[in-house]
Amino acid sequence: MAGCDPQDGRPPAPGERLATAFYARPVVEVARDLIGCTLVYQGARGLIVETEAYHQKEPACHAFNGPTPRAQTLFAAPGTAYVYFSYGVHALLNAVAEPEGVGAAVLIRALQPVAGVQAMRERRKRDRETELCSGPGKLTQALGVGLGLNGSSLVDGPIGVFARPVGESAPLLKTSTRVGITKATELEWRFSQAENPHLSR
DNA sequence: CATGGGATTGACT
DNA sequence: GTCAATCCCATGC
Repeated sequence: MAGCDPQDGRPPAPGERLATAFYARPVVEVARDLIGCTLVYQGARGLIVETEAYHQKEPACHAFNGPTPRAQTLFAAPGTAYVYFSYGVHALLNAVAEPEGVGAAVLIRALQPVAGVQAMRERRKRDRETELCSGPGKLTQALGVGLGLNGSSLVDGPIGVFARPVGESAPLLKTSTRVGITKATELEWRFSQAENPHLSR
């Protein structure tokens, strides 16, 4: 991860909370580097195993039409949480990337549950661990992340993201095209940890 | 102001 | 494999 911290030239130490500089980079790099990091909210923890990148320059991104009311958060400071409502049913969690003023974010698509699993089961009303966080709508439900967290900070707010844990080896990455979209489907902006059983379908 | 679609999921055939 | 749920918001009149 060389060069990922333009302010002091130092990559995040293992286990340390990711700072603004981590997010203030090209969104595709941020999406790739988030694989293997830990997402934490109110005692629930999970390893990020699947992400997708979105950028205002391509039409699948909500920011493609500029800073409309819905997409406003996408243009906020890097490291801001963008939470929006999808299909009238689900809240989807994104990490805003690139410098402030650029509309770009990483969609968190799947987690491997690490702690607070019992609470996840209760919120999800499901037992199997591989079905707790294996999709963008599932993981927000499992963690209890709602629309009220839109605009909050991942750097010093209630939702935190931490660098790969000490002793955790670099994940084997798989790159593919994004799913569930109708535009710019050719871009290989989806990243996942190969062979992990907690991926979305 | 009215309309239609969507970065999904779970239940069902 | 198919399909409804359900609501914000972008778009168009």
